[in-house]
Amino acid sequence: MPELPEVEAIRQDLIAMDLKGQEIESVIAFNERTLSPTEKMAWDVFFQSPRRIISIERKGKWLLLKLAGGTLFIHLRMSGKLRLTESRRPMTHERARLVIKGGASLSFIDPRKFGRIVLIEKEDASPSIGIDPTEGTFTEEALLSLLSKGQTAIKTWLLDQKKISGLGNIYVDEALFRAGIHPEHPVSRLSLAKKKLLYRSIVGTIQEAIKHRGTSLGTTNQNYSGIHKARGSHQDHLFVYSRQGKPCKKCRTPIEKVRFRGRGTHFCPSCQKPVH
DNA sequence: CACCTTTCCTGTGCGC
DNA sequence: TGCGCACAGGAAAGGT
Ligand SMILES: [Zn+2]
Repeated sequence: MPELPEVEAIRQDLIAMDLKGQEIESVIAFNERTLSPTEKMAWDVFFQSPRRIISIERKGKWLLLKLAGGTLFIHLRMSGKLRLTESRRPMTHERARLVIKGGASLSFIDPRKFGRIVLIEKEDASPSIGIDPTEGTFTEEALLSLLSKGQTAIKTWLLDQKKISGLGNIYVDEALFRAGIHPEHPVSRLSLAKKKLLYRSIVGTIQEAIKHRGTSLGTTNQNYSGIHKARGSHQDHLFVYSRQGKPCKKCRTPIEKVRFRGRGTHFCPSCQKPVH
């Protein structure tokens, strides 16, 4: 599932293939709920003439194609992928496509239909997205300040994209392991030392995962891969996620998996003691 | 406002 | 080999 590092890998792929500077002629929907607004008219009006791609950015898990006069906010959710195609025929599970001037298209492949492509013409209508941990403004002080208002379990808090953006289930479990914090630990009861360690754990986890071009679990193509189908390698560096029953890489205790607020939650019961 | 639950979706993998 | 079902989970929407 694409989280911050996977979306960053896709962004780098798009930049490497010189998408920036090219023009989008139209956007076609194959699944009516994938595009927002859902009305075809709004898209046809916006793309009455081609729109040049000014920049390719990312905030949290959102991929941003900044166009002249508006921005496409692309969210891959669980099963979304982008593929470059020359064919006119829709691909399997293709939910939408961006038609690029010159004949190529960027296909939005999304079996589970949770992904979205959102057209925003006015900047103040942009989705509200919390601070991204790769931004320079994400400092230790910034995290401490945000955490000071937290009243819920740390895992729940970290998954809230309006607080910090980009961490999903994999990287939250990984960051909490590195910090030695139990996922259900209340934010309000974290020591200052643990909060500072959490800061370094979040930044370290994300930096390493970006370096590895994300996590590609499983062997089927249902899982994450970049625009050229290349898989990431961070799955070989996971401490807890999907490692239930296997020995902790720090202390050899078997990793546990529980269900917490509807999420599979992986942790080492010895390195991440619950609050007593 | 802060937090919690439900809902949306379909391919995969398991038990029988 | 096939059937039924739990599971995967991000975020919007609605409730407390
Ligand atoms: Zn351990």
